[in-house]
Amino acid sequence: MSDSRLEQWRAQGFDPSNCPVRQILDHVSAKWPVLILLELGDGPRRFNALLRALPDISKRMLTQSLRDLERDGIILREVFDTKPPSVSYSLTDIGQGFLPRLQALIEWAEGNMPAIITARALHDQE
Amino acid sequence: MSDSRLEQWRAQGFDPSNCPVRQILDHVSAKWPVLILLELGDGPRRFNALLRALPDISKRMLTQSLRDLERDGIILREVFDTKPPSVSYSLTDIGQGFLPRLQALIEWAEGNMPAIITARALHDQE
DNA sequence: CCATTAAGTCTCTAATTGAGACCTATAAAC
DNA sequence: GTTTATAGGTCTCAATTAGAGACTTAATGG
Repeated sequence: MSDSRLEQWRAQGFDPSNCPVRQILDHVSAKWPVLILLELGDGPRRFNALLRALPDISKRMLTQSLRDLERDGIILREVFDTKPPSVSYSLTDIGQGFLPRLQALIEWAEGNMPAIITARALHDQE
Repeated sequence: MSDSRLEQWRAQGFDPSNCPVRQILDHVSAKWPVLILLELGDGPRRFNALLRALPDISKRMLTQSLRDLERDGIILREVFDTKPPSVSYSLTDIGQGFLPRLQALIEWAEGNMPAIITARALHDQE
């Protein structure tokens, strides 16, 4: 009755290490997608604006992360017929719904940072 | 006043793509750590029990993920002097506090799975 | 004695990431 | 009128990371 989620999944014939939930979390909780979604949480951004906001990302990874998020319907890609053409990325409703959960995770990490840094120091000194 | 978190971090001289929060999330939201933490959410487990619960993980990655989580004080590693010695892993208080946030993320992914699968289908057919 | 179990380590290969050159078209700068 | 910049990418190659699986040590079961 209070089986772990992992056990429930297995009972349903799911491979927990390669299930739909995992695929979604992979696209949404990885390094660059997290930063992209946080930036888009503040409003639509164009490709090069994202590049400038995330100074360490390569164009390659930015393109790939945006494609994944777009395919999952988490962000929207719009091309405007300016010269040269510009492309705008924004959160969809699905993406908007994800942000609060992400913020909760970040707040947990911020709140526990002192404890974690202490844990690391104790661990490393031995 | 309602600057994005990214902008706040930058204003404080933080590199958002390599900050303490990111390091913590990396250890906690990656593929194997997520599955390990879910399994430990159900109670302490020994090394080989985790291996069996996560059939696709290699010993190498299990060891590495456990070491990272232990160093951050998210799980506890205890060695018992049996023959052969056995090692038990369990959640610390920090780890316990993380689980509800992780569950919220998983519930979001489960709840939005139909919409995401639809989005993918629409996207791919074009 | 041969096999198995525990909790790993080690090596080698495969997959993923990152750095950065290159592309196309237009328009402003010199 | 020729170089220079901008937009939004793609492409290639090198470096990093992950995965598969053989090997270890000591003890116990058959």
